[in-house]
Amino acid sequence: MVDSGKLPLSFYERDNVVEVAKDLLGKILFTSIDGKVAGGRIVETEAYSFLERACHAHMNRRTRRTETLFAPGGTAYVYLCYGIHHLFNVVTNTQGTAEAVLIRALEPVTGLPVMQLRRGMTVATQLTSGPGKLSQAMGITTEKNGIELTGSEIWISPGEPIHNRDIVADVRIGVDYAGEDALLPWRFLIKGNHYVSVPVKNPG
DNA sequence: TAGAGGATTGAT
DNA sequence: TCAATCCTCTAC
Repeated sequence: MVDSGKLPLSFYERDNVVEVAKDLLGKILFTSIDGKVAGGRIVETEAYSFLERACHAHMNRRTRRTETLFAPGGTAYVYLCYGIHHLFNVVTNTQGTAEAVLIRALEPVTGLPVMQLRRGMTVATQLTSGPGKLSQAMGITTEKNGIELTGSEIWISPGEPIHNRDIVADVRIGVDYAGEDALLPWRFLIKGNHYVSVPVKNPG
């Protein structure tokens, strides 16, 4: 049974983005877009902070795109990557502090037919196993950038808590340009889950 | 205003 | 291994 309540703003407004990234594992991400409800268990996340170079808002760099990162915790940050893929992030911390968690993979829970239709494929493990894939499956586009996660279009519900021993930390994907910050173990996965985007580099 | 590059994906 | 594809940002 899935708890349909929404996480409170206090969950997102904490000042430790790494903690929020870990706590988001096991939670259920829901969207109600175009009249269709879809939901998936979060199985992979990445933390980003203005303190490190992989973050778009590194050193508090404010541009039109990064402005959403400075919004209060509990805001959706959606941007276009490689001109093709919409990537969905959860803004954390308080207003003016640019930190966010990238949702990288889900395990489909409800609305499977909708996800299959949007993705144009039926294989469950390939519907939402990547940041671009899950956004497509859930119907999330840059149109949703800046909306609140306590609203009625995109929200997150408490799922079953994931025990610390079932969480694996690894380096983030695709941030080699960040120099030594690319080595931060800020990617978090549910151990043994088959819906993650990329297997851990150093298992165990 | 031009040019370069990107928190990816899927086909070859 | 590589092309797709376009928005964003920087430099001039």
